[in-house]
Amino acid sequence: MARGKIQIKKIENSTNRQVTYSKRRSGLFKKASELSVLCDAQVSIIMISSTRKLQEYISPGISQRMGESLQDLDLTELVALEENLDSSARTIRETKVYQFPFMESRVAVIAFLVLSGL
Amino acid sequence: MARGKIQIKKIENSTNRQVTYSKRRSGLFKKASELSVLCDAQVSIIMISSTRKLQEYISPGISQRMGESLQDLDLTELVALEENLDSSARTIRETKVYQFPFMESRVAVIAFLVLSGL
DNA sequence: AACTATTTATAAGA
DNA sequence: TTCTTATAAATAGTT
Repeated sequence: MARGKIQIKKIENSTNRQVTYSKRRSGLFKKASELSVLCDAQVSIIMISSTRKLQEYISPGISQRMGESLQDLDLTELVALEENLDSSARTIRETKVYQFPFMESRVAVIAFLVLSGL
Repeated sequence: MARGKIQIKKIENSTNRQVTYSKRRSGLFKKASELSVLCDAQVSIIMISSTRKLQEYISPGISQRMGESLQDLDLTELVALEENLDSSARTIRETKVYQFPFMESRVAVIAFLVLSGL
């Protein structure tokens, strides 16, 4: 049988889907790693599988601070920024919020904030 | 000359670096797109080039709400969650904050919060 | 997990 | 810079 070419649509067999997920996730992370080195770029990948397992790739250039609590300075500062926004010369250029829809009640939120002029 | 094989190290020539960045970014996003469809997964990629240009890929399954202000409900709710954390049965399983180091004073912050038990 | 027939990605060159 | 193509890399189906 021909090997290699496939249709890009959901793999219904869950075993095959999981195998493909594992192979391609590995491939994707490798590509991301190569890109970040070759092009001196910062790359962040966050993936959630159909079984709701979360995995991520963060290029070395990004300082990774794991396990910080919501009480940490970063969020506090973020809120302070929000409160002082009007009285500040700083402006928000872009604010984006993504939600993973299958997670109830904002179980997962990615808030990606790009502020300019700071 | 041989075409195809290269060393994975920073491309010093900036023109070549830019060309490779563009090609590989395109390839990475395509792979992410295929993976999300084939495996029914959610994928988010955020990249910042050496020229500090930001680009991203968000798989279709993720509801994308662009341009919301910091005053929006999501962040407010997030803060409310934080305040009520102790008196709630809800717990934080994982909280991660990434920073792109070359951006001063938290110009860019990715706050990726995975809360459980909601 | 490992093996290949194919397909796909892509580094150089035009 | 867009197009081409030689080569390397990824990977689907198989064992």
